[in-house]
Order: sequence, then C-alpha cells, then structure tokens
Amino acid sequence: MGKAEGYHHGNLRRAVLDAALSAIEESGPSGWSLRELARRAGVSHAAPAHHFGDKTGVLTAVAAEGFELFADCLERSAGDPYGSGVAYVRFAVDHRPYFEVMFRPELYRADDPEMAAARERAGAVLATSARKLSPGEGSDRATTLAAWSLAHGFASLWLNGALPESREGGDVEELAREVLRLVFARPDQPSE
Amino acid sequence: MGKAEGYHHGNLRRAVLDAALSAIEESGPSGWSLRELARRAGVSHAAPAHHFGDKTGVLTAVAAEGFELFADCLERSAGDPYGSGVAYVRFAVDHRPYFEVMFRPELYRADDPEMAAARERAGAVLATSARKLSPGEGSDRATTLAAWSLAHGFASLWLNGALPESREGGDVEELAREVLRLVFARPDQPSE
DNA sequence: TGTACATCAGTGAACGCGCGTTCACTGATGTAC
DNA sequence: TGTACATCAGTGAACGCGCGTTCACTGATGTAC
Repeated sequence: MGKAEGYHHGNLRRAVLDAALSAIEESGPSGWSLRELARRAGVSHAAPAHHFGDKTGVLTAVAAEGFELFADCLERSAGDPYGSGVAYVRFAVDHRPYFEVMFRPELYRADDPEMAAARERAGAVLATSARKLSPGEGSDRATTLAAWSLAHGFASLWLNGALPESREGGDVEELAREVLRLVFARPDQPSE
Repeated sequence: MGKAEGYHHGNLRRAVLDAALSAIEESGPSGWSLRELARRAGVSHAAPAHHFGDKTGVLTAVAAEGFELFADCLERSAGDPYGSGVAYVRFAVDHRPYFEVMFRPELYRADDPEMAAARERAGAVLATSARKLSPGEGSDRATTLAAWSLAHGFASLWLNGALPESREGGDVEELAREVLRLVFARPDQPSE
C-alpha cells in the first residue's frame, strides 16, 4: 500500500501479514507472539517489531486490509436481494482471520487513518445494502442495525462452532439465505 | 457445586473464579495467566493450577456457571413478547465475562458433563422462547436460528464497541427492543 | 561508466521478566480408638 | 473428652523456557560527483 513493495530482503511486510493471518486462523487474534510471526515468515525475530512496532500495529494492518476486502465482497454481491447478507456471512467464513479482528476495535488502533478510511468505505457499502432490504418500514438506522446484527450473529455463531450445523459440515450459504429470507421477506415481495 | 464449599484456607474455588471473571472483564478470555489469577485471589501462585489444572479448566467452570445464570435470566423474562431477546442482550451486557466465554467452545472443554448439562438447559429455554416469536411461519429451526443470530449479533457488536450507540452511552435495552420489534412484528400482532 | 558515501531494512547476541510446572513441605481437618 | 494419625488443600522455592526489547552491526540500494 503506502510503502514500496520490494525491500532489502524480499517483501517483509507482506510476509509478516501472511504469517499473522495464518497464526490468527490457528490460535485467534491474540494467541501468538511477534517472535512466532518471525519464525513463520522466516525472518529474524526482531523484524516484525521493526516494521509494525508491536502486535497492535500488526492487527491494525490486518483490520485495514480486511475492511478493503470486505467492501469489495459486499459490492460484488449487489444484485441478489439477500446477497449482501449472504456475502457478509461468506466473507466471515472465507476470510475468518480478518473477520475475527475487524469488529473488535479494542484489538487495534481505531484511530489509524488508513484503517479508518477502509472501515468507513465498508460501512457505507453495508448501509446501502441494508437499506434495500426493507424500504418502507422502520427507520433506516434500525433496519441497518437489524440486518447487520442478524448477519453478524449468524456468522459469529457459525465460526465459533456454536451451531450444530457448522460442526456437522452443513452448507453455510444455504442456511444463511434461509434465515435472511425468513426475517426480511415482506408480503409485497416475492417470497421465493 | 460438586465439591464442598469451605476448604482449608477459605473458599479457593470461588476466589479463583471471581478473579478469572474480573480478569476476563479487563483483558478478555485469554489475556491473563494462572499466576495473575493467584495474585488477584491473594493465594499462592500454584493454587489455581492445583484446583483447576489449567486455564481451560478455569474457563470450563466459567462457562458452566454462565449457562446456569443465562438460563435463569431467560426464564425470568418469559412474559414480555420480545423479553427473551432483550434478556439475551441484557445478559451479555450485565455478565460480559461469562458471555465472552460461553459461545466459544474452543476455549473450554466442551465435553465437561457439568458444563454440557448447563448448556443443554439454556439451549432448551432459548428454543422455547424463540418458538413464541413467530408461531406460524418458517421452520422452528430457522426461526430459532434467526432470533438467536439477531440477539447474539446485536450483543456482540454492542460489546465489541462496533456500534456508535454503545460508544456514546446509549440505552442498550431500548435499542435492542426496537430492533427486535422491527424484525419480529407481524401483521396479526399489535405493533406497539 | 566508476567510485565513494549515506541511508536504512533487517540481523543476531544479550538482557531481564513472567510464565507453567515440579516437588518437598506445612498445617488444618476429620477419623480411630 | 483426649491423643495419635492419615488426608490433602494449599505453599513456596527452584527450574527451564519463550517473550519483548535493546543495540551495535551488516550489507544492499540509491545518490553525488
């Protein structure tokens, strides 16, 4: 992004971020050390701190990248009526390490400019998508909040293994679509 | 529970659990060590391990206690139509450390018998409450899942500080009720 | 084109610290007689 | 009621380990001349 991509000894920034993503996938957003990232990335143990300062710095970069990817995913799903809700859940499942960081601002520096810009872009896309779900009823704010809560809750429960369906290897997209349709189908819309 | 409550030097089990709850409140479900619990509880550094084995043992006990409290809260809310949804959110906010552990089975021993019994009791109460929300439409399973996802997502977003309303000190119960009413109000029910 | 120098990304040895674990122990409680 | 003994919850010193941090360094890249 901001900095040049090719450094002294390969692309350290990218290598450390990828190491962080795989570490988060295995052990959650705080179940690893900077030294472990260095080991995974094949660099000296001091390199991650040299680049990112500390764990919070790494997580801030992960969140920023995550919000960009997330906005892309939501934009691509614009056609389908329940598409953005399904896309939200798909993003969480397909990009779990990002998702586990993004919506927990206490993990990273919420005032980082690059991260804030990406988050605002994603928020705007999310609000636009939600507004289409229930055009007549309730306030925009409440509708957005309801759609967001539903998608977020479903995704969280699925990822945490709290749903029997996820432990039994069910199809996340199909189930998400069924739940979204049940909640947001309105008499004036075709139910199928 | 199973063991006698008064031990050699006071009630160590309770003291360690309370220390764990306050540590989770401050630093999340894994941001502390057994030695820190010992310090908080005012006991020797080896005592928590002596009682609970390891951190997973402590978290298993926290989850078991949490599911019992949670089932109590849901049962107490039975009258009000959106009461169980509101109670879910209230529980999350008022008993945050429990909530942060309970729905993340990878944090604790999911096969612990005491924990499993408490979790099943809570699950049964939750399913009964959800069934009342939307008696005619959709499968029971999908309705339960929708209500659960909505309440869980709203509570998670609120606790994580992802909602502007929570950072600005809004009233969580009022907002939760508005969202629940928007989603689950049906033509044949009074909307107010 | 060639040389000399400044920059700075990344290195690696060394540090002090908190961690989980081990293990011989202490001392209050409960039971036998 | 009183004494002797077994139990075992909880102690505290000692251990080896991985951590973040510091700091003098190395060596590739970019610029000046």
